[in-house]
Parts: sequence; structure tokens; C-alpha cells
Amino acid sequence: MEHTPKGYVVTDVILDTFKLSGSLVTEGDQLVKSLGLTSARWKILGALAYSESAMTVPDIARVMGQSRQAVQRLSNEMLGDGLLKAQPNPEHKRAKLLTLTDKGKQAYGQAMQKQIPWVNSLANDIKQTDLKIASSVLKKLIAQLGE
Amino acid sequence: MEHTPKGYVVTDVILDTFKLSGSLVTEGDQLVKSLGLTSARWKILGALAYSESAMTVPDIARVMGQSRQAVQRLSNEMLGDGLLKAQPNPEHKRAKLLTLTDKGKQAYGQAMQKQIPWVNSLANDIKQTDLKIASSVLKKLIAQLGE
DNA sequence: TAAATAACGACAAAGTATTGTCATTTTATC
DNA sequence: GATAAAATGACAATACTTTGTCGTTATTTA
Repeated sequence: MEHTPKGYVVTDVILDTFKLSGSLVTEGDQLVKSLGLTSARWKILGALAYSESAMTVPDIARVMGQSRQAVQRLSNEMLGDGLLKAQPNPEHKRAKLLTLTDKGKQAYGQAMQKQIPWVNSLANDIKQTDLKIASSVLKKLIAQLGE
Repeated sequence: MEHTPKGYVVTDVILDTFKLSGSLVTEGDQLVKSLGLTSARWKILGALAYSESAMTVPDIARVMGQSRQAVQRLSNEMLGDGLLKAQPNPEHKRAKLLTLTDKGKQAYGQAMQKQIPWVNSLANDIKQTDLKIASSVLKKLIAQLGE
């Protein structure tokens, strides 16, 4: 059995995804290092900042496409560091609702100020239409894998 | 400062890259589990199988876009497991040349037999032209980050 | 309502990764 | 050729992640 022409390109996309993901984590770590953040913590702050309402740990994990346990561990640390705070959840005794503290909001805001010029420059010599196509392809692949 | 329209889409691509990478590693682990492989080992086998000549550990790391140490650790384990073998490097006393053993070739071949129908089906409802565009966008982003 | 199923937090184990350091070897520079 | 700079293997520290398990809490189902 052989790769179809499309299957061959998908393999290429897969390998590039691994490479890009690694580079992004490394660059992201450097970018927010001075703020006391890491890429992983930054993503959790982002999930909560982007959300309109408070979320539980499993909520965040689902949005991020990660395991509940990984988010739980980071969230516990970030609660201890004062980046997050927990509210009682009227609908669930154990799964508390997490939100950003002022410190968390400030850290996320500062991270965004670093992220914005960074991604803007990353996009410089790539066409808008191509970026949108790439985004849709990645989303389709994610959807395929989620089934 | 705000995101440019393109910067906004790049952010989307970045988050999707994280998500997809995680899913691919998880799925890949399942796919080759019965062969005694993991996604990480599979990628190293692939780097050597794809290469026309033997490579050193740092060579493999550069191709994979990963740290030398991560590849070193996996390679040492795989040497112990008989998936790889080391040849003396006439051009370098310390950096030995790695190649696949018969066992390594067999494992990689079996992995490919599982990978091919998998990626072919992943590509099913995505247009070839879109896949190529996605691939080129990822490569451009990787190049930007490598500078 | 009762029982089965799923979700959740806590904890642990294993794997993967970056970063940092050190001694040694190789390569580049002068 | 001598010296400086870079590359390499080994080792350790730290961080992130998945998988698995357990007891408890919610939800679904009968």
C-alpha cells in the first residue's frame, strides 16, 4: 500500500506540525519568561481570558485539547502563585470555577503586548488567504482526529 | 497595539498547531503501540529511514528540529533495544554514525503500513491544493522562527 | 427512586522535551 | 602550528504531557 498524493502531503503537514509546535513552545517560553510565565501557563491564562465566563479545569482542558490532569497540575500551581482564583461552583460541589486574578489579568495583558508584534511580524510575508486556508486545514485535521 | 488581520489568523494557526500536535502524538502512540514504538521513536526511525546516509545524533536533531539531548536520550535507548546500530565515524571520533538495524527497518516498515491508510483517510475531505498551501505556510512559519 | 455510568480532584508513573553544565573532540581563525 | 570557537556525548535539573488508578460527586438510565 502506498500513500495517495494527498496522503503524501498530509505526512508533510504532520511533520511540519511537530516541528512548528516545538519551535513555538520554545519561542513562547522565551517571550514570556520575564513575566514569570511559560507557554503552558500562558495558554491557560488565554483560555480563561478568552472565555466570557469562569471555567472548571476540565472545561479548560477540553478547550485546549489537552488532558484534564495536565491542566489540573498547572492550575493548582497557578492558584498557588496567585494568577488564578477559584470560586465555588453552585452546580458542582467539587469542580470549582476558575477565573483570572488581577495579577493574572496583568500578566496576560503583558504577554499579549509581547505576542502581538511577534505574530504580526510572523505573518508579514504570508498571504492572508493562505493563512486562512492553513487554519481551516489544521481545524479539519483536528476534527478528524477527535472522532 | 492590536493584531493586524493577518496577525489574528496567525494566532489561530498557532493555537491549532498546539492542538493538532498533541492529538497527533497521542494518536501516533496508539498506532504503533503494538510494535513497541512511540511517536518519538517512530520519528527517529523515520529520520534515518528517509535519509540516504547514516546520521549522527546531532544530525537527526537538526532534521527533526529538536534538541540534541532529546534525540540523544532516545537514540541511546533505541541502541539498547536493537532498533539502531552505531558505526564508527571516520570523520569524527565521538559522533558515531547511526543506522537502522534489521529490527529497526522492520519496525519502521510495519509502522508505515499502519500510517499510510491513516493519513490517506485523514486527507480524504481536504483539497490537495489546500494541503499544499497549508504545508507551505507551516514551512514559512518554521523558517521565520528559526532565524 | 435506585442503580449504573460518567465526571471530577488527587496522586503516581512513565515518557518527552528544553535548558544548563562539563570534559573532550573537532573546526575555524589568526 | 597555536589558539579560539564550535560541536559532541554524558549527566542533571526542570517542566510538560499522557495514561492509569482511586474515592467521591453528578448525571443518566432503567
